[in-house]
Formats: sequence, structure tokens, C-alpha cells
Amino acid sequence: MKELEETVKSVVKELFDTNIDVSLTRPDPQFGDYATNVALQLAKQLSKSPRDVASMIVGSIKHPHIANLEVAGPGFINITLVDHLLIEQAMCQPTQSMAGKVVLAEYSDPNPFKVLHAGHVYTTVVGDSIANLLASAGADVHRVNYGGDVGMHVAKTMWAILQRLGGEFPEKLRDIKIAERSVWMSSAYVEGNNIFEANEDAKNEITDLNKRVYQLHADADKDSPFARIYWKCRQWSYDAFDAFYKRLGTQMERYYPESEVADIGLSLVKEQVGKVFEESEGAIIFRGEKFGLHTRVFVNKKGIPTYEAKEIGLIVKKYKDYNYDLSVIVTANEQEQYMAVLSKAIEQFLPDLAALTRYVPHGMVKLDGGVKMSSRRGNIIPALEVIDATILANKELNDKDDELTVLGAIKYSFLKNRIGGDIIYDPVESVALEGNSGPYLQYAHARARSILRKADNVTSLKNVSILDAQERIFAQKLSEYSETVEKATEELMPHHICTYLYELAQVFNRFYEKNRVLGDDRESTRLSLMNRYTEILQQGLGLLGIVAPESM
RNA sequence: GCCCCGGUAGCUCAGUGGAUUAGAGCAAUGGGCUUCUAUCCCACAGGCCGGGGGUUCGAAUCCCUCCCGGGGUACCA
Repeated sequence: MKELEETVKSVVKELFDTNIDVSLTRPDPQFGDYATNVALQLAKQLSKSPRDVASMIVGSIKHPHIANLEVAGPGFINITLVDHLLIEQAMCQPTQSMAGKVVLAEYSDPNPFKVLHAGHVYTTVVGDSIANLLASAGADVHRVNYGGDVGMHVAKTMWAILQRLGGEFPEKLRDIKIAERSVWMSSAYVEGNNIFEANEDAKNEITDLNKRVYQLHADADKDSPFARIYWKCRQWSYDAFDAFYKRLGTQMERYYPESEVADIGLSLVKEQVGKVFEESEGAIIFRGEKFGLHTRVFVNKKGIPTYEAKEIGLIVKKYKDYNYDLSVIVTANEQEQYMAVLSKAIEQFLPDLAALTRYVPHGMVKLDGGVKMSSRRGNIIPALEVIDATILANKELNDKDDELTVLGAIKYSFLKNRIGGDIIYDPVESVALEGNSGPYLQYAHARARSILRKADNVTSLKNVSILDAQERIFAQKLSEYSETVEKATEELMPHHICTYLYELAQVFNRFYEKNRVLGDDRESTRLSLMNRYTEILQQGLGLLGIVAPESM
């Protein structure tokens, strides 16, 4: 409420000849719609008691939108708006702060030739919601994905695949059924990874295969039997990713394979040797210590770009492709400091690009026992098992098997916590219709929609001007929607939406417990409020990537 | 060692632009349904906000320090 803040500020200026930034906060609803603590801040410098200062301010504020002002507690000023302004706020849409901006959202980042695991579900849900938030603020959002289609994990998988095919016989891939491809490949990775640890000969063969894969890219080889196997299997991975994203309700616009950006990064780093980077022990490194960070290798002593150099290639290529105003990169927080070094390095020679990038580091997904999932070992939780476990829980607890509830449950569980820390996922809790869960909100929406469907005529809130006490509490909560979305967007923190929607549903359920809607004297007003309520639920859940059903 | 992230109710977590009595869900206890879909609501209970110091009229929130957990710390990503 900028206007009210300015009003208070000018009153303070007039009374005390002091400039102070006034910020209005949302107090406990019983106290009013807004509150400010300026009187407490000013009391000391004015040598007056805070309550006296507050009283003076209150006595001097005259504003057509304020219904009531009072001094409370040690000297807070509580402000209550006139009803029609509160209603106006309840109808307010979030500001289009990103209108006209091009935003690139990179998230999920699974590696071809490896299995999707629980962490990918999490990072996808998080990234997708952040992308939704930015899009809702008016940005032109592009969702992209980066993954390693070269490297040792590929060589390991290829080794096992060649064993299974009995040699370099690409036509034998036809024997693998479409539905089995994904499992077939991920088990090949596990097989290759295991033998790499156990068998010296196989290890050498895999190392050779790794070079062949790089060579295949260098030669743009699409025709040799080995290449045909590689490209076919790589495509199978991307097909599996597409299917996974489709199931989760998102869509990647473009995959950036590591092989496409490695050379770009390599040459950029080499150009900056002696300026940004330096040679040390045969490698090309960036000394982060002078920036309070640590040293990292960008090109190793064999001349191969590490992830750091490739990431530079990726950033440059992404910018070339999209000319973005903002690039958001969602990654695991174990990469946070490495990203900080990378960012600092880029800042040295591409300062504009560095300034346009925002990193969102997130924690790991843990199930009971808190086992870290690493697809490098065998002890991973595949993504599909997370979904299957939730489907099972939904069946056992609710005796239902609809995918919308399951996805709502998973997404909400993942998103309701602040991004950054590890999260502990409990499938049973996630599908519970009681408590702070996705299905609770989906049901809240369905229930309200059911009532609205029974009504003859639902009019817009803008026709409402007077609220009774109970309706006012409901409207007050509705009025917090736009500022909540704005905050979530600014911070790239979807959990604010979760917290708000849950509180909103609780406020409505309390209202509904004590008040009739249909058939009441105030039916028209209450239906209008409910209509806005379902709109907010539907939009808010949409920002989380969750579908709000008409019935359940 | 140094750096980053975290430590809030038995459990899972909000709150960390300073502010009125620290909140929610789950679990536990006691109530309320021939419903506008009770998958809900109400009540009660549960906290030296990791410890200690400091700044302030006021600190879970800011500063210092210590403890605990996780991660990073040169050729993996």
C-alpha cells in the first residue's frame, strides 16, 4: 500500500520535520488491516513517549480510504481500511513486474544415459514453479535443460550396452521394446558403473569408449555403427525425459547437451588465460581466493574442459540463443559454492552476463532414514518410485488412484518448504486430505466450486461495498493474494504461495463453518467472495503446477 | 583449517525487511455432522527459537563467539 505509506510519511514530515521510510506490515487481523511502528522508531530522537508520538500521527492523518486508526500496545498504529478498498485489493492481480522481459529458466538438468531420480522430481517441480511465477509476472519464460551427453557415465552405459548387443550392432536395438528402453538403459549404467569399479580390463575399455564418444562428436559421426548406437540411445534418454516432464505437467523447450557447449567454453577460457585464468600444474584454473572463494580447475591437464568451462560455454550459448534479461539456474546446493566461483570468474570478463544470472540452490530429497541419493552409486531412488510410492499411499489412504491428486500431493509437499534446505518426503503425509497438503487445497477448491455451481447467479466482487464482520475477515485474507505472489516472485520462493493458500483455505473453512452462503440474506456478497476465493485457489495452485479440480 | 547451508513444539515445517501474546500441520486429549462435499471446524496441551555474550525501548530475527548436523575445499558434476 504505497499510497498509505506516503500519507503517513508526509504526516510525519509535517509534524516532526523528519524524513522516515514508512513500511506498513500486516498485523494480526484483530488489530486491523495494516500496522506501522514509525512512532516507536521516532520516539527516541523526538524525546517523546512512543504512544504520544503515535497519537499525534493518528490525529493528523486524514485519508478517505481509512476507516479507523488506533494506537495500540507500546505505540503501534493500526490501520483499518474502508470496506470497498479492501474489496478492491481482494480483486487485485499481482503486478506485471516482468512484463516485456525474456527469462530463461534452467532446471531439472538430468544426464542422458542415466536414470531420473527423486532429486530430479524435486528440482523439476521447484524450477517449474519458479518459471510459472516469472511468467505470471509477465515475463516471456523459456524452460531449458542442460545435461551430460558425454563423459564417463556415458562410456559406462555404452560399455554395458555393447556387451548386451554382443558388439557394435545398432540394428539389435530394435529388439528393445519402447516401454523397456528407459529401464534397460539405466540398468546398463549401473552395470557399467559396477564393472568399472571391479574389473581393470573393463575399466580400460570404458576409458577408451569415453574418448571414442568425444571423438564421435568431434567428427560429427552419425553413421558408424558405434555412433548409431550412441545417437539412438541418447535420443531414447531425451524421449524418456520428455515423457517424464509431460507426466509432471511441464515441458522443456530445449535441451542443451554438454557436447554442444564444451568447445565454446574451452575456447573462451583459453582466450582469458593470463587475464582471468592462469595455468597451474598443467591445468587452467581460476584463483577464487582473492574474492574470498576457492580455486577451481576449468580445463584439466589433459586439455579437457571441466564442468566449470562447459558451464561458461552454456551461459554464453544460452545468451546468444535467447538474449535474455534474466537467467535463473536451479541446482543442488552442493554446487552452490562452485557456482559462486564460476559466477565470479565470468564477472571478470563478461560482467553483464554475470549480473543477469540468479542461482537458486536447493537441498536434497530424503526419505525416511535420510539416505543421500547419488546416481553415481547404485543406491538411488528412481523418480518413478517416488511417484509410485505416492500412488500407493493415495490408494491405501484414500482408496483413489487419480494422478491429479498424486501430482498435487508430491508438488505441494516439495514446494511448501522454503527452497534451500533438504526436504524429507513422506508419501503418506503428502496425500493426506487433512492438514497442510496439496490434496487438502484441491479439495477446498472442489468443495467451493460445488457450492458456486448450485448458485443461480454469481456476480463480481466489484459490486460489493459493505461487508459484515465475518465476511471482512475472509476478504482481508483474499486481499493478501497479490502481495504474496509478488513476494514469492521477487524472492523466487514458491513456498510463500503454499503458506498463503493454506491459510486462506483455513480462513474460508472457518467462515463456512459458521455462516451460510446459499439461501442467506447475504448470499450475493458471499458468493462473490467465494468466487474470488476459487479463482485465487486455482491461480495459486497453478503457480505451483497443481491442477485445481472441479470436483473430487 | 577455511568457506557455504542448516539447528524454532515429540515429528515435519512457516516466521529471520526488529515490534503487540513465537505460529501451522501431524501425533496426543476433549468436543461438534439426517452438510451448502465434516477430506471440515472448535477447545486443550505442547517452546530458555542449539549455548553464551553484545547492540536496542524491544532480538527467533542484527553483531561476536562457541557447539552440533550436512555440503564444498584443483583437475567428478
